[in-house]
Amino acid sequence: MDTPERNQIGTPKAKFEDSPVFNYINSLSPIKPVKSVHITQTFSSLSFASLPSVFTSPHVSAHKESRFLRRHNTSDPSKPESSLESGNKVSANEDAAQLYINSEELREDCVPGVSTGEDSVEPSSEHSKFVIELPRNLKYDCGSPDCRPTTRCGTEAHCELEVADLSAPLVPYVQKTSEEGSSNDEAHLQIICQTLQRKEGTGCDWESLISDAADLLIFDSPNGTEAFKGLMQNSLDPATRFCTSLAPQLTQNDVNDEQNVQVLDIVGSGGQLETEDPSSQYGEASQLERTEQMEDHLNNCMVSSQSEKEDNKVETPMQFNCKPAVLNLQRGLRRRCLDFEMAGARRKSLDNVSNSSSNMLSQSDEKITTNDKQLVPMKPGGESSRCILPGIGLHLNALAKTSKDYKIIKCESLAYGRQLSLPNSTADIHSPTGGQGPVHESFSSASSERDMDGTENGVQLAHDASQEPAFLANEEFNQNSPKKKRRRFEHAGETESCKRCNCKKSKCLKLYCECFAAGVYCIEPCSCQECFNKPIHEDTVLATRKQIESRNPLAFAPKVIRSSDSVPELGEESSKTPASARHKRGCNCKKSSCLKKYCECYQGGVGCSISCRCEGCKNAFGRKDGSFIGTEAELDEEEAEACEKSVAEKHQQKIEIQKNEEQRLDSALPTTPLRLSRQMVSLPFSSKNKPPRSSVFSIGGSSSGLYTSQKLGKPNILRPESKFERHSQTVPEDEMPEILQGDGSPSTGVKTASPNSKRVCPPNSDFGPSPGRRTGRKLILQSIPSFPSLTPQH
DNA sequence: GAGTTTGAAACT
DNA sequence: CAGTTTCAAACTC
Repeated sequence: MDTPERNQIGTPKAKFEDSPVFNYINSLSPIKPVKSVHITQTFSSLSFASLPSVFTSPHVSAHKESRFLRRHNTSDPSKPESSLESGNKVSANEDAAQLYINSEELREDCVPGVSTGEDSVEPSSEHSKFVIELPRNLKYDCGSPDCRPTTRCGTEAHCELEVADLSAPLVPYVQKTSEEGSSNDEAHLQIICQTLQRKEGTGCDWESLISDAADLLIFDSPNGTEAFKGLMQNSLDPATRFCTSLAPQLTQNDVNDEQNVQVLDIVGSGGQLETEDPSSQYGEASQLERTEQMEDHLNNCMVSSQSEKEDNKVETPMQFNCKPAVLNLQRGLRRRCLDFEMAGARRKSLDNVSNSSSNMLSQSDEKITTNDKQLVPMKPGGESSRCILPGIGLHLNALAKTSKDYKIIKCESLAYGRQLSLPNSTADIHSPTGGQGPVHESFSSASSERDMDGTENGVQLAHDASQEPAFLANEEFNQNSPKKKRRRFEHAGETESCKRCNCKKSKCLKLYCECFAAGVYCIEPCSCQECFNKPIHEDTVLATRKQIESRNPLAFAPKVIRSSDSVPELGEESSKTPASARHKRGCNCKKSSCLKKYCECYQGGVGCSISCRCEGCKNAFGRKDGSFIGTEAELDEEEAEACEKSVAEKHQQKIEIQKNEEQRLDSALPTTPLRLSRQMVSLPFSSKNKPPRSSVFSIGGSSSGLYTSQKLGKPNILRPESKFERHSQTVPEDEMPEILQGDGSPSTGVKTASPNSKRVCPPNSDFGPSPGRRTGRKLILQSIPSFPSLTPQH
């Protein structure tokens, strides 16, 4: 009745905060309510662009993406079924990065241990340099069954339920604020929404949690690690666990942690505080009491929603054991995704600081930054960290080229290192030219990283998968002959990921040089002669770059652009289909029939488009005719060529299969098929293939917009040989998104230019998704926000 | 590993 | 803008 609790029960979270109960909770603790989360989420759903900006914190962004992904996934009926399968499917998908993310999310949902919360949590932990210094032990530990408490794991049914819940909310999610659910369905929706909100809240909380975790890590206090684990475990259950994890952590950190306090509040809002959590141990008695009180109130309020989750929660350690390996893998994926996102978020955070629409956001950003800073000191090696982090943007570019495989990521990681050092970064950033979009992003990222160490950490984390590969790559690099190395990489399936050149006359100062074109310095593996593309010749490199850019602003932009924005999710196919991604300028093949890597379109894993001037196009990813078949004549041709296509497809499939097999061999984890990565183009990682994405990757230009975004999605699973790597890595390509990617080129993708002339796509269009374009659905495209530099760089 | 082919990049 | 040359990757043997 009068009790605030009752009021809360009926009210949605938004009201929740305002509700007396919420106030009461607040009164209990000095904690400040974290409203931003909800807001941000809603915004995110509404508009992608805002989201990224909003969530300055990488964590948040990650959550967002995950959420989005989920939504998408949820849309897919099949998703709920099996996380693993979803992962595989993902690989098949065009947007590797996004898919990856999605798959991860799905997995998380499905997998007992995995929870969105975890994602957020993990990333956080990672951020804390954790990844870097502490290596994977911690992570792995987390992955270890012991560490993870999986309430759910046990039953798939639970997983499904969660998935369904998650998925359901997706649609309503946006509306939820307005709708509170009058009818049964609505009620159900409300519940879902609540759960989502919780999750979201958790996401927000996660940031704080993350920060806390980071703190813990930094402090090196054993408790911290445990707490972290607890968080991880808690995270398993998205919403519910989240709360539990938070509580304990909070207790530990209580000391100053406003963030923690906030978290508690959020948790309280979430309604679930689980004393059961192992993490609770950490909590102090006083805090426990507090939490209990909170729980009571919350429970009252949240009863409906909780009931479901509680069941899940009920579980306990036993569940932890469930599928630890899977969890680990998922983590790896998450990490990458998160990392990419984080990177993007960081960037955004920087941008946001100035632009942040909402105070909340700005605050969050600030927090994040602070966290990052904290992390900074933690960094082990300046360069190592840098390399990884900065790389994203550049990689995106690279990704645009070929996202072939995870290994690409490795290469990219290396490249990142290079990039970091590149002086250009600053120049590029400043450069107004849009063409650089991708470059800018990459550079911006690098700059941001530099500015914010924390960000770098996060990036690195994101690239964990890549890192691992990087290690491998390092080993490989030791080898002398570049060709051999290259071949190795190729064998690995990545082929292009690592940029290695063999320039003899260009001095590595022309676009002929892959390293230079990718915006990275040449390194040992390169067999170039008279190379000027080295830090020593920074000035020269920068000057040359500027010169080239002056000639063609898009010279360093990803060659492959994803159309994610335009078509995006609306047309699942669009994103999936190669058609979604296009080569920036199109190819001019005459003898290769666009069936060999001579063709940049094919190399980038994208189909030929109108812009292509190729002859006898048989591009397996989509023929010039096919993609734009507008005319009947063309249709006829298509039919005639159908046979050819089938052949091409078969060829492609073979390639993919081979790659997949390789990946499998390398890593037990399911890998995304090359195809996907290629299609994705994203940024994320490597070159062109990368899935769009996000990635990373999609980043930048091409990739940026994509689902993967570029992130990116990163490359498929890299397959690092080490077990650890495997677990962590299953990263998707994204490349990354692509990283950045490609990342992912924005769907708009190809802005066509006259076929004859080079097209100049405004960077903005490519990379930075314009808010206007993005529709609610676009929200799905997480990657976009993260990677796309948005050209704010200036 | 050497040589050839190919098409982008650069140049005119 | 078109044509030519240069270049280095991709490919073949």
